[in-house]
Amino acid sequence: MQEEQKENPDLKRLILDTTRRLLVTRGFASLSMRRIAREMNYSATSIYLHFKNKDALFHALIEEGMSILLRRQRKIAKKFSDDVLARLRALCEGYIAFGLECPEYYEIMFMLHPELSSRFPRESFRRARRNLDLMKVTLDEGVKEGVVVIEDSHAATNVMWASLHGAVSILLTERLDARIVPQNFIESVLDNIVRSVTTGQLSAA
Amino acid sequence: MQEEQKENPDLKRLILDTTRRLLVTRGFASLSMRRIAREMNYSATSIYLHFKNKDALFHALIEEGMSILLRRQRKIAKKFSDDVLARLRALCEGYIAFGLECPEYYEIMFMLHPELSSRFPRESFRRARRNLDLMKVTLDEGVKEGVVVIEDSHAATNVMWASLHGAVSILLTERLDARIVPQNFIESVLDNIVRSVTTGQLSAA
Amino acid sequence: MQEEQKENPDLKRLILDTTRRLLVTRGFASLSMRRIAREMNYSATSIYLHFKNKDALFHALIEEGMSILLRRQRKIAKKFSDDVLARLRALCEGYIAFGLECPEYYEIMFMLHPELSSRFPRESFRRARRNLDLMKVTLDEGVKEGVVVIEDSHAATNVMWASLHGAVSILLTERLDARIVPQNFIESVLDNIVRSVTTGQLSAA
Amino acid sequence: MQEEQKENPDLKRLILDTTRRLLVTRGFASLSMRRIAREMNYSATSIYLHFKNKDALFHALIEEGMSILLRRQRKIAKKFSDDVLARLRALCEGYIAFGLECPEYYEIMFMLHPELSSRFPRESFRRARRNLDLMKVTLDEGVKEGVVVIEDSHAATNVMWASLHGAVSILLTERLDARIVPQNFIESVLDNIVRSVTTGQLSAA
DNA sequence: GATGAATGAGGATTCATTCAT
DNA sequence: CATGAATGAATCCTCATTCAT
Repeated sequence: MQEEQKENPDLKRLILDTTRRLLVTRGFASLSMRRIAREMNYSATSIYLHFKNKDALFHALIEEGMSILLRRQRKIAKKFSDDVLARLRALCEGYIAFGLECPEYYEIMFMLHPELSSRFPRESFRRARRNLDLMKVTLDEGVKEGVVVIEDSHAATNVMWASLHGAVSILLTERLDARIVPQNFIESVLDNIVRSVTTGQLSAA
Repeated sequence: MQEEQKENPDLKRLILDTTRRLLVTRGFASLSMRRIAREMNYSATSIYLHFKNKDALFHALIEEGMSILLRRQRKIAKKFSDDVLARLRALCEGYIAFGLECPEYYEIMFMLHPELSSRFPRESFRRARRNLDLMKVTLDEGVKEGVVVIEDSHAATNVMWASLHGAVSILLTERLDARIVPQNFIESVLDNIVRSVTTGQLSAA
Repeated sequence: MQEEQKENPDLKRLILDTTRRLLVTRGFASLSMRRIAREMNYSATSIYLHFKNKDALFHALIEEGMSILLRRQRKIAKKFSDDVLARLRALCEGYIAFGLECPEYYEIMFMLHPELSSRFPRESFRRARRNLDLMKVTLDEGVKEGVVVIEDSHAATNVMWASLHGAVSILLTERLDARIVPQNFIESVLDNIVRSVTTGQLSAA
Repeated sequence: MQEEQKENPDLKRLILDTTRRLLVTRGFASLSMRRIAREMNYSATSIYLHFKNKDALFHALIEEGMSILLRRQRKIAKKFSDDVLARLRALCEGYIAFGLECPEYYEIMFMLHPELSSRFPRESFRRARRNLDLMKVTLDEGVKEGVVVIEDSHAATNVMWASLHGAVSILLTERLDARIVPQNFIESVLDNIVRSVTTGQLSAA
């Protein structure tokens, strides 16, 4: 006579964390329910007590990642609420930082093959856009204040995102030229972004 | 005078082409030796006559992709040998075009998880850098001619690459905002890149 | 005065009913304790409070089916107590009706593989014979009255049963020729049975 | 460059025979690919070299059973080509004999739950009707010769089939009253059938 | 040069069941 | 009375690979 109620939240947490860890160490491709279970010293069956199937587990992870990123970015936006350009840079920096600090989230949130990600509720991915909205709003504010010179804030946001996502991807897939210091690379990317929206460079785009 | 390659080159070609086709149609995840063989109307064992194992097959494909991209880019560089800025833009455009026209190559060349790509000879990936060198050389020329204003051409090349790779990745994983026209997005990215190296914007990076 | 049955009879009832429903909608093969529980909005463990195991649950269902069939047939026999031939036909008709109206009971009572049914107490199945006894008694009465002409009522009953069971089985497994109207088929079978015992046809068997 | 060709026919035969054996001893429900493999001392994978999946294996078995029955019945029909009534009885006898001698075939051909059998090509089951056609043709001949008195040979055939199928089912599921000698039971059923079509009993059906 | 035979390991998932609470 | 936690064994099926021919 029971409605479904939350079971042992510790195990659920353990499953999610173990999955995240394996995502980093072994990669998405070689991740299996059995392996997660083995890593936890639990039976594979136990996972199904908390997640309907593999997709549901991944979806939960994606949801979680989306929330974390959004929370982080909102915090940053608030912190720099009175300085548009500082906020813009901080948001970009925060995006990259999230990718590097939480590669497992980043991978399933932004790097999954569409054939895979299409199995997850569109809703989750719509939430991803809210991060970009934080940037767009900032750009719009900047335009109003006169410190940002762009034509189309929507387009500009996506161009910015391309830079950010490219940087994170190159770093996560370990394809950055060994002679380049990652931190310098990141800063160059950030500088590039900020300047591109302050110098009127994109205005004719 | 090479001895090691006495096998039927037609079948080898067929294997590579079939694999590429399957990569596009079915995706990386569901690609298997059996499936390749079935698709070719050959026995699975036949593949092993030409490739030691699955990794070797993939490595051959990566090698091939690297060569194709390099050939394309060299052709472009030659075509615009007398106009530095046009060449730079064309190279960037060519990079994106390659990614969109040959997603199967691009994916295994640049988007594979490091756990996977680590199984392939580093040599292959070093070759990837030769593409970037074409850009770097162009930047250097531009600096000499005075039409490009940057501080460190090596760093600038990688920042450019971040933009390009980000754009291709977003498009291939189908994550571009539906309200944005892909072609416009690409052109914005290209504009952004060219201007960032011509306006002295990166000079203080 | 029975001690062994102190459990919530409502839940027990719910379990049995849910099981029957699932038998009809999903079929025997895909019936599981978990599924029953899910369908009831109860935990799977709850079933074990009322039934030792899956076999016990099934056995209870078989028992129940046997009782229902017997009750139905007794009612029919009583209704036609004064007309032997009408009673015979009504009993046969009732048997088929039971099979078609309660396929879930019929299936586990009469169509289970012996490897499965052997796990259930023989006692249950002996009870099945009491239905046939109703028919046999009717035949015997008919013989005494002179309206039925057979040699061995015991044998004749089983021959009749073969027809009835065959008809029900063909209908339940949906193997009747599509060009035949089920109701006509049933009536033909009933006619055939009644005549075979009234025309002396079986007398030399 | 090979079209699909028949592989090791011995193993294929072994798989089919082992499956049949297990069907008899363990029943349809508890039959699994693993068990078949174990029983053969082969790996489960080997089965998939010869059958696409479990359904395909069963379908092959059904096809085989249909062929065998049809061949048997045609042989019988030929043997008694000049005596209609003898042929009719022999066909009925042959049907029952097939069921008892090849219970594994009979089970999957005629006793499977429709939910299961619906997964197999309708074509197979259409062939089942050809057996009945042999009987119908015989009835028609009998009518022409004046030795058979029925109204609708199509309907009569199905009524006959109900008797036959019922008898086989009762015997195979081991539900025949222990006090009845199976052979007598069978003969009673056969007698009943033959007489029902010779005495004009069904004429008003 | 190409294939058929064969397999062990592993994939996701479902099952009946136990046990402490 | 009822449940959540947990599991070992089983389900079908796919995989990369080897080896004798």
